[in-house]
Amino acid sequence: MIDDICERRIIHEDRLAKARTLMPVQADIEGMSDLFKAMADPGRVQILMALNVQEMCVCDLAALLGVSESAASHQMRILRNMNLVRNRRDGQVLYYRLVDDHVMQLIGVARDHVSEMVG
Amino acid sequence: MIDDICERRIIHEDRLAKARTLMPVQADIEGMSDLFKAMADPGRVQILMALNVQEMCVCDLAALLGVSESAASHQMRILRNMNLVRNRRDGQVLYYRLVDDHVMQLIGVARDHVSEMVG
DNA sequence: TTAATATATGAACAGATATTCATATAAGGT
DNA sequence: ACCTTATATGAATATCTGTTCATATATTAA
Repeated sequence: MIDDICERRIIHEDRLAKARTLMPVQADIEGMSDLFKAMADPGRVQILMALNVQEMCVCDLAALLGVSESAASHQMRILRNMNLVRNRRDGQVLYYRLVDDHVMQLIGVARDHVSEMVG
Repeated sequence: MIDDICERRIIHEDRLAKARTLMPVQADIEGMSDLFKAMADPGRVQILMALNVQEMCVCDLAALLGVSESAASHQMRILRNMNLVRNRRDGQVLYYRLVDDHVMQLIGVARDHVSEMVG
């Protein structure tokens, strides 16, 4: 007999069921993790914090991070794709800004968490 | 002459200076991005949301995600290392729970952001 | 003490991610 | 028109991440 499939052991079926009913759909879960992924890089966190102060162009941001403008532009695309930033054009220059307050809320909570962990 | 170093072009030095003075130290920036990194996976988001409802063991969590217990255990280590979860032992079983409310604050904001992007 | 259960962990491999380099586009100046 | 500046983008490569598999540890039961 090869075809008896190994059933997964479940210790607490009640808890599993409860967790499942309260879980959002897979698309939302992935949207959320994609959002965190967009912020899961020190350079991008720095960019977002800088943009919270004032709008900035790719060139400035590249200088701030000490990376090439191409690299900075790639980062901005990730942030744009996740709807964290938008830009406006003024002549040749694209000024980036935060889309809304969610980003800073996330950064605020993250900052609290990190500072509490230090002590 | 090979050693003339290409100076980086800076369009707005004032903005750059302002962004720099308000920027936290590198260690904090990395702590924050590490925190987001810990949440930058659909499985781990699911785990955290499940743990918000009730404490659960690795075995339950593996079943919830549909992955091996080894994989789930690896995920739990990442969450533990980032101080997002803790466990208590009851016999052979390790029950995991959220450390504090930061995690759910982050997930709440992320959820808002994602749902607003859909419309 | 031997066996079984629950979880942890290290190594290895596959897939994802970030940077670099080359090139493309878009606007402004000459 | 032509050149320059600012940014975007595709391909390639190096690095990082997640899973699997094998093994180790911890607790309980026999």
